[in-house]
Amino acid sequence: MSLTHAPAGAVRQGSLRELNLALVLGRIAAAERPPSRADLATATGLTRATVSAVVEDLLAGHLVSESDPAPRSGAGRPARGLVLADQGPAGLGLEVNVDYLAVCVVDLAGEVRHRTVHRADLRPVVPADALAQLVEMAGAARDDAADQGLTLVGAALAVPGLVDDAGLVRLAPNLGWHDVPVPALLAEHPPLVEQVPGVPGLVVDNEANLAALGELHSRPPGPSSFLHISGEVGIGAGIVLDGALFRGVRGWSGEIGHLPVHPEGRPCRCGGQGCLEQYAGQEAIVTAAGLARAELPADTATARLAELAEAGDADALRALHDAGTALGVAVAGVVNLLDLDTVVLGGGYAALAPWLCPPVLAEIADRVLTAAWSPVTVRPSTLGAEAAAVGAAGSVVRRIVAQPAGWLAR
Amino acid sequence: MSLTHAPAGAVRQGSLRELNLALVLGRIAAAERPPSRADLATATGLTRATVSAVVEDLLAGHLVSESDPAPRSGAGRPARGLVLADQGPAGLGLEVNVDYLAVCVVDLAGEVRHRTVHRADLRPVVPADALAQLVEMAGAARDDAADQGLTLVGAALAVPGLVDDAGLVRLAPNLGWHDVPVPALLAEHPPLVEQVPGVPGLVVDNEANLAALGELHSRPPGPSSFLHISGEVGIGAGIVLDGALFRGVRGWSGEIGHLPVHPEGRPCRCGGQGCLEQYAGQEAIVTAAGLARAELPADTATARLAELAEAGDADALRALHDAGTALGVAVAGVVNLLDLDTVVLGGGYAALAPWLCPPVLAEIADRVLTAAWSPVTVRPSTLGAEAAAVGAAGSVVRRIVAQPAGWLAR
DNA sequence: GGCTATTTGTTCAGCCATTGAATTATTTGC
DNA sequence: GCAAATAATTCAATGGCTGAACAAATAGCC
Repeated sequence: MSLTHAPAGAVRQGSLRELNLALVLGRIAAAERPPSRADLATATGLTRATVSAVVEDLLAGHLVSESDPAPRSGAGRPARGLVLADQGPAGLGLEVNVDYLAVCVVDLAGEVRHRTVHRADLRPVVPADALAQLVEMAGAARDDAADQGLTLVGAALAVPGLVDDAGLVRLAPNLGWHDVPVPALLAEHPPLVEQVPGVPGLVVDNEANLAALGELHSRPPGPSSFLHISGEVGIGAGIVLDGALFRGVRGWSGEIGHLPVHPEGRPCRCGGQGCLEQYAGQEAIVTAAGLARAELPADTATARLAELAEAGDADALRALHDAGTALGVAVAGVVNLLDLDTVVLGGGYAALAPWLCPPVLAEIADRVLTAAWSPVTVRPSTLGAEAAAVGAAGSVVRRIVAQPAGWLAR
Repeated sequence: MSLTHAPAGAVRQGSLRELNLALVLGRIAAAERPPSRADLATATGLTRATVSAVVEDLLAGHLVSESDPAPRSGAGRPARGLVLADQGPAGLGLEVNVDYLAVCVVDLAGEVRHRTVHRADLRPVVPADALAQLVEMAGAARDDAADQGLTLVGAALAVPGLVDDAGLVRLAPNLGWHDVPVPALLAEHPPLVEQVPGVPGLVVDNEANLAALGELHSRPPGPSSFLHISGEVGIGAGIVLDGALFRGVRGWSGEIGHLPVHPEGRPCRCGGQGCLEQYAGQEAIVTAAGLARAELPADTATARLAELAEAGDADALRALHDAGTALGVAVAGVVNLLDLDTVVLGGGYAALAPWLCPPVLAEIADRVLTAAWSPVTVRPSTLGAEAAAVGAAGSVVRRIVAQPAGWLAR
């Protein structure tokens, strides 16, 4: 019963074109195969004349290009397929995580056209230095993108922590960041991206949110509502509802790691008791599996766990089962509350999915009221590591697709 | 980062007027004081000429009317205020609950213009008979509405259970309903409402959802994102995000009663263990307070509890504190997940709020990661009993406000 | 090979709604 | 009584969509 069909603001004379540009471009982006102008007309309800005019604008702005005639059966003049341009605007994705820095460039079609990862323990590094290194990597990425005919039109930075609207990182516990004014720190470097109306130059966001966006826009298209859980040292969730990330009133949604699963259980660093993180966080699993923490840098813990589980190690299997059960309790609660039919396990959980999924599904079957009528899918993320960086870059180009008028008017 | 600013479908020539009609009417509906055409022009960004034309359409369709010149200071021609018409389209709200039937009529402005409640234990009544009685009450309501110059343009029925898209009541456990095809049963009676393009004649929905919508549209306007919890025999929640009810993938969101709060605790009729309902449901509280269930019809249980608590009865106070704590654990989880800043206690909880709020707030303070930076408000619902019926009727008129073109084109 | 049916894409006059400036209407303050 | 100020309307101009006609390009058929 979404009654908010209308755009928020006034619908002016020119808005009409803006809206139809977005409508047509969105269809081209969402299509399985390159659609013809006629396909777009029937799909959108616009006349062929209007579609032609709109497409002409999109072609002139290098947002789409014509592809070779698609093979088609039957009589008639052959259609010319329309695809998102492989040159033109692109998004810059940045990620600071506990044990790596990542930079990538994603084009309109969602393809990753550049990718750099720098592995290092970032915990002892002060924020300004980490960002400076990231800027250096981003400069190389921009040059590479330019060589491929791509123009960076916006950047998004993924951080494993809470970020406010202004881009201030309020708290990134595992990184040791506290009230870090990222936009101000980045403003001291030369700008990385070209300014385009309607596209913010820099967005700072939670890593789990951006990874969920990456999953949302991955090909082939998946469901438009799902829960994406990033299992790292902390456990964060990105909540995608009706094709849009739900960010909460202040942008701090998704703290699934602090859902109480044993209200009188283990104390948590958040001040509560029995939070999910204490039972299904990386450290909890590693400890339960009997692995010494010291020997395991953060980035190899899950890999080692997967190895042991693969080999049939009883302790590891039990630890994973218990973690999966705790995760399942929390997920069952979320599914009861939000009625989602898809749960994606990302981050460190992706590699552990074979052992986590069964207990999660078992808890869902037991606890979800509607489980009998409609199954819930639990699956690992299709994006690999650095999913958040890819999602970050993707979120930039999605803005262009959603509001192409700004790029065309530049 | 909501990228879905655009309407879902094509923006045709005429859509422009449709959208601006909705925009202007929405502003009039949301305004604190009757705005002038000039106010609307500055508020919406449209020109005064356009606003005048749009308002003329709205006046001709009897959706708004001009009010007496509002007192204003300063020079200049006095403005003519615009208010939602107190005649014209209205919504019919219906509610079947365990111990009453309710019918009400709400006008465009959200005023309740007619209200009938019939108290009876509905559990032994077969669905067809209950609906027949409701139709009789609705007929009287329609006649009363007609006398006041109101035309019913749609109806919404609130049911304490799970409803699918087609209006089939899959399961209403406390009512004893199971797979009840409400639209088919109501189709056997003469139609209650006038057909208007864009407004469904009948919507069947969960009682908690509609009560939440009622809260959303209550005056004065409250927050646009909140959690509304209806504490009856079962515990349901309506989730309002950004001014829209979030219904989930299949429309079965809000089953907060089955959030696990003690995963190895009491078995629940849903098949799970330790569900919130077993600790904070009406029966759980009554039992914990030492009241015999037999002596208490459902509709007096909360009133009796409130009496006892008011009188300082230790058992009742302890029972309410424990229930509030369990509720707080669940709510803390939801707030961590969705980052909401307002929780409304409705249904049976409204009367118990003085005793439930403190423990709920205590759990939130302990368990919500961001509680230190941004407070969470927990308050009782402003609507009284039969909130769902009022919300149901309100949901109908909100459709007219959101899409006035259909009414104007009739 | 030529004809027809079929589908795609473009052209163009017509039309609808918004725009912006000019005009009228109505009040306050001096 | 007049100037200033604010509200609302009028009207020619404009931008963008519409629908129908038309041109382009192919397959099927004889």
